[in-house]
Amino acid sequence: MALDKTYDPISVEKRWFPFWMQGGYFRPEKNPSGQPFSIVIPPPNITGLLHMGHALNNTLQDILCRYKRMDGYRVLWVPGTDHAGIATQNVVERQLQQQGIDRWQLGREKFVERVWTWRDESGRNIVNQLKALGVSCDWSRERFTMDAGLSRAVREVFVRLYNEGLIYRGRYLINWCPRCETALSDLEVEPHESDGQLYHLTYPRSDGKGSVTIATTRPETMLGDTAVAVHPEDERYRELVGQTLTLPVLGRQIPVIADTRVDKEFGTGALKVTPAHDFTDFEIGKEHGLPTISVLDEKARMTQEAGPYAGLDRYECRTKLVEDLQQSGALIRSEPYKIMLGRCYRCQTVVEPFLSTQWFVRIKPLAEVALAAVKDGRTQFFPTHWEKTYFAWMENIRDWCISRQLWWGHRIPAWYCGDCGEMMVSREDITVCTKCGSGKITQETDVLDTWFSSGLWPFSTMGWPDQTEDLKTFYPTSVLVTGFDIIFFWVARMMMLGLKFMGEVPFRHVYIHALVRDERGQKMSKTKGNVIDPLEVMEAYGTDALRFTLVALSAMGRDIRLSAERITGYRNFANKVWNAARFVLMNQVSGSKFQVPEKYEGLGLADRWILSRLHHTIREVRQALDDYRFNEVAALIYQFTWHEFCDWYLELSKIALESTDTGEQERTRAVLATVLDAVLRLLHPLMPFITEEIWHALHPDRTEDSIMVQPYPVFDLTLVDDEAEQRMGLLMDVIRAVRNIRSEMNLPPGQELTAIVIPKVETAETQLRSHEAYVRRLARLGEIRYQADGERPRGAALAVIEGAEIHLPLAGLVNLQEETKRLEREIGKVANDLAGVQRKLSDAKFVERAPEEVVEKERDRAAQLEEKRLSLEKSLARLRQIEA
RNA sequence: GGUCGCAUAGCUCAGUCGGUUAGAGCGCUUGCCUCACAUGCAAGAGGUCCGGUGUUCGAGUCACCGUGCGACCACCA
Repeated sequence: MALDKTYDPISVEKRWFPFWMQGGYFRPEKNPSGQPFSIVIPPPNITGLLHMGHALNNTLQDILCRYKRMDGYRVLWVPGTDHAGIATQNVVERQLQQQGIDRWQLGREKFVERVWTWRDESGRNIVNQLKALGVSCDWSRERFTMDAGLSRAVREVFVRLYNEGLIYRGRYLINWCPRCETALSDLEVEPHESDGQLYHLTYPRSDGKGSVTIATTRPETMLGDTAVAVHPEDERYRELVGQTLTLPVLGRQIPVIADTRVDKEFGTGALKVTPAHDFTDFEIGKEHGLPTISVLDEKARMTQEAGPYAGLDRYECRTKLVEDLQQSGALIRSEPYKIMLGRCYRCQTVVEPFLSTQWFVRIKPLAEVALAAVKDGRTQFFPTHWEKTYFAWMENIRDWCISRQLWWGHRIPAWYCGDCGEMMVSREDITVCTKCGSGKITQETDVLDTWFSSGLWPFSTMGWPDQTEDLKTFYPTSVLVTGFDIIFFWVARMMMLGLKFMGEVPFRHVYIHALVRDERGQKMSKTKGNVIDPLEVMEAYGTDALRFTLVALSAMGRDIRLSAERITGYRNFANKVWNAARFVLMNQVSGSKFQVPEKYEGLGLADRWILSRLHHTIREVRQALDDYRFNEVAALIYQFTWHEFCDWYLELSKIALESTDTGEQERTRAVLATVLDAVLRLLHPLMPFITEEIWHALHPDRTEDSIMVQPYPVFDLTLVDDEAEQRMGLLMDVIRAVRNIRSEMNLPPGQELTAIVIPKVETAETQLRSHEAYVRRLARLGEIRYQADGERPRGAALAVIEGAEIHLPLAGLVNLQEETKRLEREIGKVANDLAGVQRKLSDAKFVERAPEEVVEKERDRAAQLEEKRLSLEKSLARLRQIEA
C-alpha cells in the first residue's frame, strides 16, 4: 500500500479502529502468556459528551496500555461508564423542564425509565467518542455502575458493612440541597465567597435587666434559636451565663450557656445557637441538651415553627424578618460582610444544614487501613506530593453520608415492616417481615451516593464477589490514571473499599495528571465559552495531533494550557513523519522487502551514527514511559525524528542513494527502513493511527498483522557508537559553520564556495576527507582544500570549530568589512566566555575542592577558547591589512 | 486560618544528581518553491532564571525570608 502524497488524518484514522477491534488486539487473551498489566478506566459520567479532560485522561492510559502490550504484557484495560446519580438525574430533570413537566408528575418508575433511555443514548455516544480517540480498552468487558453485576457487588458491600456495624442509620445534621432535595456528603458542597450582611440583633433578658446583642449572617435562623452561647472566660458575660433571654418575634425563653467554641473576638462575643441549622450549633446543642427546632423544610421554606413566617421561602423570610426586627428595634445595625456559602456541586444552589435521617459509613476504621497502605508504599502517587493531600484528608475524615433522596441510583437494600416497624438489610429483596411475618413491606426509598458504587470499580468490574479469573490475574491493577479533582471522591474511596473487600490495594500506582485549561489558564467551562471541543480538534487536525499535543504538554504536576497553535505544531509533526515515510518508501526497491543487516556489518558512518542516536532515544523514551514523564517521551521522539533522522540522516542518505555503489544503496535503504520502523513503534502509543497506516505501507506483505503487537524497540548497547557520534559531530560542525557564514554574509544559496580547512588535530583531516561528499553536499561546497597550519588565506571568512579552522575565500563575493564586523562580534563572544572560565580557574578554592574531572573540563575549555580567539584575531588582523 | 503548588526568552513551557556555553514549540528577523515535506529548508535575534539572604569551590537547581499568582482544606456566627 502506497502512501498518499498528502497526509489526510481523517481518512487515515477512520480505517484502523475497526481493524483493531476485529483482530481482537485489545483483548488480554491475545497474549495469554504475558505478565499481567491492568488499568480500570475512570468511568466517564453519562451526563454528556467527551471533553478535553477525558481526551487527556484516556490518551495517557492508552499510551501505557499500548506500550505495555507491545512490550509483551498481557494487558487488560477495563472500560465503562458511571451512572453519576445526582448529575444525571439533573440532566434528565432539565429535559423534562423544557417539556414543562417535573419528575413528580411523571412518578418515580416512569422517571427512572426516562433516565435509562438517556443512559442508552449518552453512554453510546461517549463510548463512540472514546473509540474515535483510539482508546484500546477491551470493549468486550465494558461495564456500567448500574448493570446487574455491579449492582450485586453494591448490595454485597452494603450488607457486609452493615452487618459489621460500619454502616448505620440515624438522625443527624447533614448538608442538604433544597433544589435537588437530597442529602449531600461534605465533599459535594463547594464553598463560595459571596456578599452578605452581618446583622446585629439584640435579645432582651427575661428578667428585664438589659439585653444581649448577637451577630448573625442568617437572621432567619433565629427563629430556631434555642440558646445564646458565650465563652466561659469572657468577663463581659460572666454573670449572664445561666440567665434566660426572650427570643424576639416568637417570645421563646432561651438560656445563656457557656461554651469554648465561641470566639470572644468575633462580633459581640455572643453566639445565637440554632442546633437544627448550623453544624457548630448542632454540636453545642447536643452537649448542652438543647432542643432542635427545624424552621426550614426540604425545599428551604419556613416551617410551622417559624410562626408568622411559615410558608415563606428562606430569602423572602429574611427580607421580611429583617424589616420587622428593624421596626421592633431588635435590629441594632447591619453591615456588608463577605460570607462563605456552601453550594451544591451539581446545581450550585446554596445548601442548608438540615436535620434528617440518613445512612452513614463509619469511616475511620476504613481510612486507617487506606492511610497505612500509602504510608508503607503499597500504593504510590505520581507526583508524590499528592500523597500529602491524601494523608491530610484521610487523617481528618468524617463519617460518609451515603444516602441520597434521589430516584436515579442504587436503591438502598433495606426494607421496613409496616406492621412491626422492623428494619431489614438484605442481599435479596424482602417480601415478608422476618420478625412478625407481615407482608406489609416497603423498601427504603433512598438511593446510594454515586461514589459508593464507583468506589468498588476496580474489583466490581472484574466480577466480584465471584472469585473470577480476571480478579485473580488483574487485581490489584497496575496503575490508576486520573485527575486530582477526584482524589477524595474516588481514589480515596477505592482505596478504602478495595482494601476492605479484596484485602489489597486496588492499584500500585496512582498517576495524577493535569487539568486542561484554555490558553489563558482559565478552567474550561461552558458558561465561559472557552471550551475547546476535542471532537472539533480531531476533525480539524487529526486525533493523532490532538493526542500528541496533550502528551507533549503533560509535564508532571502542572496544568495544561491548550492552544490551537500548539496543536498545529504537532499536526505538522505528523505531516513530517508522513513525508519522511514517503521518502523512505520511495527509495525502497519495489517488491523487495527491507532487510535489517543481521549484524549491522559494513555500515557507513551516517548509518552507525543514526543507529547510535536511535538507541540513545530508545533508552530514554523507555525510562520516561516507566516514570510517567509523558512530556519527555513526546519531546524525545519529536527531537530524534525531526532533527536527527529527517534533518540529517535523510539528507545524508540521498548521497548514498545516488551513488553507483549498489551495496551502499542497499545498505542505506535498509537502515532508512529500520530506523523508520523503530520510530513508528516508538511513536505508536502516542500516535496510533498514522503509525499503523505507515507501518502497513512499510510491510505490504503483512496486511493481517498490526503494529500494535510488534515489539516495542529495545535498547541495544552494541549499537551505541561514540566514535561515530564524535566523527559525525565534526562533519556537522563544519557544515553548520559554513552555512552560518553563508547566511551571515548573505551569500547566494546556490553559489558553490571553496573551503580551505586547516586541521588542528591530527584526525580531523582524515575524518573529513573520508566523508567529503557529505560536507560538500550539505554545505554546498565546490571544493575543499586542506592546508597545513601556517600561512592563512587572505581575504577569507573564518569559522573556528573544535578540531579545525574553516576558511572561506570571499574575494570578489562580499565586502570584507562585513567579515570584519562579524569577526569582531565573534571575538567579543569568545572573550566573554573565556573570561568566565578563567575567573573560575584562577580561584584556588575551585581548583582545590571541585572534582578533578570538573576542573579538567574547565581547563580544556579554556584552552579551546584561547585557541579560537587567537585564530579569530589573526584573521581579523589579516583583513585589516588588506583593507589598509 | 491551615496546607500544597507555581514564578525561566514576546507567548506557552522543559530543565533529572548542584557542574562547561540555560533548552524546545510557537511567534519574530533574514535568505531559500534544494526532485519526502512551504504543514517545509537554512541561518539568526531574543534571558536580571520573581526579589533577598544563606549553604557550597560552584545555585535556575538546595535552605530560609519576602513578593505575586493559583489550588485545596477549614464549624468564626
